Amino acid sequence: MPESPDVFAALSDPTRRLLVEWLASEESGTATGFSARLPISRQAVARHLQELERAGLVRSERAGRETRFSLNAESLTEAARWLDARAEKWDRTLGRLKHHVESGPVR
Amino acid sequence: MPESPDVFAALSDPTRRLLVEWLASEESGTATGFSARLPISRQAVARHLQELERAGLVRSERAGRETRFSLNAESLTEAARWLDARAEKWDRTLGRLKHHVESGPVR
DNA sequence: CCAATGTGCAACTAGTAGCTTGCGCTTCAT
DNA sequence: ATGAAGCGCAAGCTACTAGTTGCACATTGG
Repeated sequence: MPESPDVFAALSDPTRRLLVEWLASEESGTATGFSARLPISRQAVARHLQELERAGLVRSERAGRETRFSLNAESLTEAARWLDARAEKWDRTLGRLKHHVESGPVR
Repeated sequence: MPESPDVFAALSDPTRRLLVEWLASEESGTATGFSARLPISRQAVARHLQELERAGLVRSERAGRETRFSLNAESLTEAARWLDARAEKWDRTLGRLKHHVESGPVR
């Protein structure tokens, strides 16, 4: 069971979320390319992409003189499952509570 | 259409994720109660709970002299959907790409 | 009534996150 | 072969974050 680590930390930054959005619809991109549409420097974008990669949200592949980044959709769904599992657990907790109320106090 | 905001920022902290875990299985709790099982002060926990509430992950209700916090499961599933939507978009992007490869270059 | 419990507000500190600029190394194209 | 394009590494700055302590205010129980 791969405990979902700092995927959330990686997604906590608005710029990185935007990069994820772009990577979801453009299939691949470079740090320089993205920085052209952003008000920040190339290095800043490169660091963001690096962190997204550390979190497993993105993969990088060197192609000649450029480094192309692409989204890793699996890690997204994995994080989604992490959230869903907690929501489900909460529902079970509520259900157990209701059961106690209906059938009397604890054993 | 509540665009999922800084839910991820709220979940980026390990302590807050732990609080979410606890709140998922214990149905409600107080800052003082949680701080007893943590190596940090009550105020630190209170601030964490406050931030979880700001993100909509938790609700608070004053009961006498204590403030009880409970999980808001909806915001969890909402964040999960945000992630799933991006993963899905990525799959569509790949599908479109494959179609181009199979049926020749762009118009 | 008074002590204990629980809370919130505020000031302060240490560490980290996000940027920037500057530099040097590859890779491509003319 | 030389200039341009793209990249990574590193130093430095600023701002925010998680943590602390101290204090004052509400609520409960003997």
